[in-house]
Amino acid sequence: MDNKAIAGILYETADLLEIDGQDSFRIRSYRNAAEAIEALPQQVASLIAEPKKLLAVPGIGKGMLANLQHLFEVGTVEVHAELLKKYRPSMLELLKIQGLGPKTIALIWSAYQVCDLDGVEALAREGKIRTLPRMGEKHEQKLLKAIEDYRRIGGRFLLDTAEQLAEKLVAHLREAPGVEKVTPAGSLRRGRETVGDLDILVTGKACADPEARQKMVDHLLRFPGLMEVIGQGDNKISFRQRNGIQVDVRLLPPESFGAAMQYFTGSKAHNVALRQRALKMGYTLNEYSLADLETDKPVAGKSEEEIYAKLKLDFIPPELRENLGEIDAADKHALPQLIEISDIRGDVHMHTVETDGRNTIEEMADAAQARGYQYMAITDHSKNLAFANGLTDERALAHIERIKAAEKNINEKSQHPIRIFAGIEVDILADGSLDLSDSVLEQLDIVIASVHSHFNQDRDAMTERLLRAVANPNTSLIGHPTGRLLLRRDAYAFDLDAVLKAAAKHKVAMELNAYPDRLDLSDVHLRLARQHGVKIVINTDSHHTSHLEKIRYGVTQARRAWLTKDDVLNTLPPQKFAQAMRHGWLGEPPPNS
DNA sequence: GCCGTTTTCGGCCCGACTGTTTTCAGTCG
Repeated sequence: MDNKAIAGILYETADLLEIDGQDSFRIRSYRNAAEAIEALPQQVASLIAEPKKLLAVPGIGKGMLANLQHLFEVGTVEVHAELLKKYRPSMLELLKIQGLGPKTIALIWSAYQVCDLDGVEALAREGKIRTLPRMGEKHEQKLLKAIEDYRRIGGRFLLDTAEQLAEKLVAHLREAPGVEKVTPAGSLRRGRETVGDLDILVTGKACADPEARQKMVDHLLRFPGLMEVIGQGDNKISFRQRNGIQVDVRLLPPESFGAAMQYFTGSKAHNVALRQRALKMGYTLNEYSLADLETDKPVAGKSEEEIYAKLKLDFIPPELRENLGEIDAADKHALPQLIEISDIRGDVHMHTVETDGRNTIEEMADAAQARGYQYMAITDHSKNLAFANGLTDERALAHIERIKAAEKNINEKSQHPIRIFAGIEVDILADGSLDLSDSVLEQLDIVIASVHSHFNQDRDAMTERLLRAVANPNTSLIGHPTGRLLLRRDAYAFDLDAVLKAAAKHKVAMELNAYPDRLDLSDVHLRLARQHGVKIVINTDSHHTSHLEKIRYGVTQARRAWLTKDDVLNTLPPQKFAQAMRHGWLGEPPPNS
């Protein structure tokens, strides 16, 4: 049982406790423990024999440890199992319906013993919800609408989808009269791999007087793609876009803009911890200001910087605000110097028309030069990927020559020479061998080994397969190591810890595939890789020149994992990078070569 | 259920919006 599965059970337990009407602090502790386990680089399974290490994790105490031990001995968490006897698992799905919370679900259950989506929908259609206490016709209509929305949309969106919408909306709002500052907040600003909804903050004259405000709101509501307004108050307008994303626009006085940015950027856990610190220091923190606890007088609020400074903390970049030690580090001036997009000197995973890419070597090189890269690599597929027209040994050799010729041509004409490495994305076959001959692989500058088939192997077989690929002396890095596709396909089952150990030993790097539906390795896995001393290469896996810019999503995930420039190999100058790809990242040839 | 510069009990972050209420409960973020 992996950490994600364990966290899932604890989240469910919290939801069920809530429906059961139990103490809210007990409920929160289950959620806190779930969050802590989700973010834990080590597997709980591997720590279960060492209770002290588990107890050292903030959010896990004696009770939670007992729960975990019971889970590994018996296979269940006791409270969870008991609550599931009392209630029904389908209630958990009902919680995902907008506006339907634990109290209402419990109310419907006690009145009708109904607790599934279809049943609740039927009750609403029959007009039986409005007869319940505190319910009414409007509640009933909203409920029907929310069920319909849920069935149609399902929830979260890829980071790039959310970001593109946010950019358009920010530009649109900037055109409104009386608007001075507009910025996205929320999980988008923290760079989470998927985003549930958008939080956009606005300040300026338009937020102060009612007439200006109305004009601004009128302008906002003309935003293209806006489908329906969900709620509208003095400080907040919520609406839904046609693609299903919910947007909350908040109107703020300028003196509160920083406090609001801090507050609405979150995460919730970071904010809770920050507020506790504020209280200890004699302040109270909310979305309007940091204020003196006694006098209620604001001491900071215009900018985030002044709030963190007043709390005697170094500024914490949004990507780190997950309450995973960043407050402590900021207190001790020990925050890492996070990698920046400008540190990236080359992108070394891209495809061309030779296999399943859309552009030529020359076009990809042009695009890479336009980004100011010092190097790049062409890494087309190998023959196992037949539908992508993957390369055979012979074609791969010819392709190497073409890449070298293209490099020469381009650099003769160009004022900004670019090193074009000849690479390959070679399939890791089911048995762990690579899809091309050693004699061909040896001639390449970069060998990315990736799994593209037999995703359903059992865990041991998949682990062996990857270990064998890592041990292959030609392998430079493992491409999209877990194989997940966000919102579509889970990672294949394997022992990442063992693979990382082997990668550290063989000095094989791991890819951080920056393509927004992969982001593989994830932030949590990147932290684990770093602990193992494994180096990372951030790549786009571009199949078109327009994909190269997606590198920034990878950099964002790297930042979320606390990575610095030194953890990422494609921040190195070309020569050192090339050595790292052929001989491991110390740049020294292995003793036997 | 967790946690400790208020340490083994007694706290635990805070405000906006909505609908059905006339003073507030539920939900959300």
